[in-house]
Amino acid sequence: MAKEKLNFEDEQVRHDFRHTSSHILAQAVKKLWPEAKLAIGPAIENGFYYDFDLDYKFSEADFLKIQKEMKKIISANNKLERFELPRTEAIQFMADKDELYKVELIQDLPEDVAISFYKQGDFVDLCAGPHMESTGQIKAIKLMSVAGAYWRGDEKKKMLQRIYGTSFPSQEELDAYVARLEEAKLRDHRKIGKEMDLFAIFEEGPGFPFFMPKGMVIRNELESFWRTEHTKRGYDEIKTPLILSESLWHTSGHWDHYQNNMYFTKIDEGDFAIKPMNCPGAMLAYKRKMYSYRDFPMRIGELGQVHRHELSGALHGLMRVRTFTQDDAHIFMLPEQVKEEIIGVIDFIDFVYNIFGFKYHIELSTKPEDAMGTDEEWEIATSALKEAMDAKGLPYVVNEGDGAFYGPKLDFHLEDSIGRTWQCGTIQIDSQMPQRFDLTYIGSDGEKHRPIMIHRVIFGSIERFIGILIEHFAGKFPLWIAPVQVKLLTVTEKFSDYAVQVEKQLKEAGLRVEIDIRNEKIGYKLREARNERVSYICVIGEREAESGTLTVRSSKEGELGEMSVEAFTASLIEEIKEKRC
RNA sequence: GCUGCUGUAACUCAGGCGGUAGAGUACUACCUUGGUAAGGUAGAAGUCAUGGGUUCGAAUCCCAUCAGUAGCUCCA
Repeated sequence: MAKEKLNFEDEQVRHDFRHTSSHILAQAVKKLWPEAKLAIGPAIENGFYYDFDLDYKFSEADFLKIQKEMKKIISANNKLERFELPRTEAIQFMADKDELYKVELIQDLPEDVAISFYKQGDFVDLCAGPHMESTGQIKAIKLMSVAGAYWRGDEKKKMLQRIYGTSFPSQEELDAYVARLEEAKLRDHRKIGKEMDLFAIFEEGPGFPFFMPKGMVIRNELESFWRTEHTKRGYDEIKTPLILSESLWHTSGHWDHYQNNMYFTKIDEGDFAIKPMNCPGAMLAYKRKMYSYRDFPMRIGELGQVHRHELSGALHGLMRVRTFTQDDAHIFMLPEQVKEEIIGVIDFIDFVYNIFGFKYHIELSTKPEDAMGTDEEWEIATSALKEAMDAKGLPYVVNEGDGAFYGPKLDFHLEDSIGRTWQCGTIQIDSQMPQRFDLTYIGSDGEKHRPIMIHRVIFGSIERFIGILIEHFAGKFPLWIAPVQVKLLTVTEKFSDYAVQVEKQLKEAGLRVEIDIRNEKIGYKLREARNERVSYICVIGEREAESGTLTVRSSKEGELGEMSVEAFTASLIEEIKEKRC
């Protein structure tokens, strides 16, 4: 039989390949630790894993041993043979092997499904398949890490040990993948954030990031951009307090649905809470006066700092923190305005993400178990989101039961350096807060009516968005948000006067400039400036001082040669204005 | 929060099956005036995360706590 080359680009092929790899891992582990109980072992995005229940704790030191065993299985080149058993026999078969997790899995399979097994050598696993033809097709395999994972993803169930691995049709492809991972680690926003001195998180404040001067530049640029774009789109801005009476949170429903994530405090004898969301404050702001239907749609923005008690193990640099600023807005409207408003926000988010060249995907999250409101209210809100998406013709995935407790949402997800996605933008229809706070407006009929409210963010959280920006650009930011846009380096101290004069000129043009006139060699200063990821490095020596020029090097394009200070300034101002990436 | 791993100078890390610490970078001083990724010499700098325990003696072994980290769970 002629050997066909694997088309590893094909998702199904990749899936089968990794799935078979996971069976090889399971077989190897059973060989070395026969008492290990098998749970599940699927293929995932960049590899596979298998969950085991075993008293012995795996460590990465065991990987060599396991991999050796896996290579033996691969060399044996066993065929993967499929067979089916009737339900009772299937259960008995696994019960005889003392594989209780498998028994549970079979019991939960629907009645009408064939129960299939795959056999390779002396190893048999419950599996729907499909698989590769034989173990020998897996040419390169590597175990990556070991971690705990709950049985069936339920934190109330037992924690198993999960071994992650990856595999490829050739060693070269595996090596390239590992190299890419190493490369991606260099873009980690926690590493770059420290190197560029953008932000810091101290032991005294787990999950509470400090922004340093250079990080504040990025933050302030984003906020100023945010304000400009919101003003253009008819938004007003408010600011509501961080601490409000506990009674407010009873009214809003947060007391019943969000208490575990909130921080509380006392003022005099009164009980207060630190806001985890901005909506209740915005409700109070709305209620301060009467509105006419003519006031709608009314768009009220707020850069609101919230505090949420996230589990310690969930914290992650700027991506997952315990205090963050939401670039929030609440839009109050009439029923007939809903679709247009949602589309307006979708377009707004798309506009902002495109400026940075971000790829994103959208998820629609529906009613969760712990929800307020009736099924009918949820249905209306959910279909409004769907309609808007369909009108735009945008693809989305449905995330059943993942909505906020007060309404369904469209989430916009961005990718980090290693391909994990983070929810950033979100559009949520909230039919609960307007009811609970008894919001009204006077309609054309002169009667009171309930407004519809959507709650939305564009960046999501400024902190998380900055984290994504850092990883996306690996610290080489678009000029308009770059903390240091220009750094002037003198060849010797003789040219300090000229450098200071250029610095003044550039500053007057509104550029963020640093100057390095230290008594150091140019190579040394240059290396330092490059490590700082300065956008433009200008060398100043005899040539430049005499002709009134700069020799420019761009962090993205390399050497640009010599140019006049005026031409350099003009080109930078243009680049900033266009928000070029 | 759960499971595993980690915590040594400002940073990156070495050391460690017990005898109170080391490198490079950064910092300070001096020498060097050098054209596109590290010039030289010297100096200062650490309650080895914190609290207990074992021991004549703990950075090293044990326990707890705190923090970080990879996943899980949960979420912007």
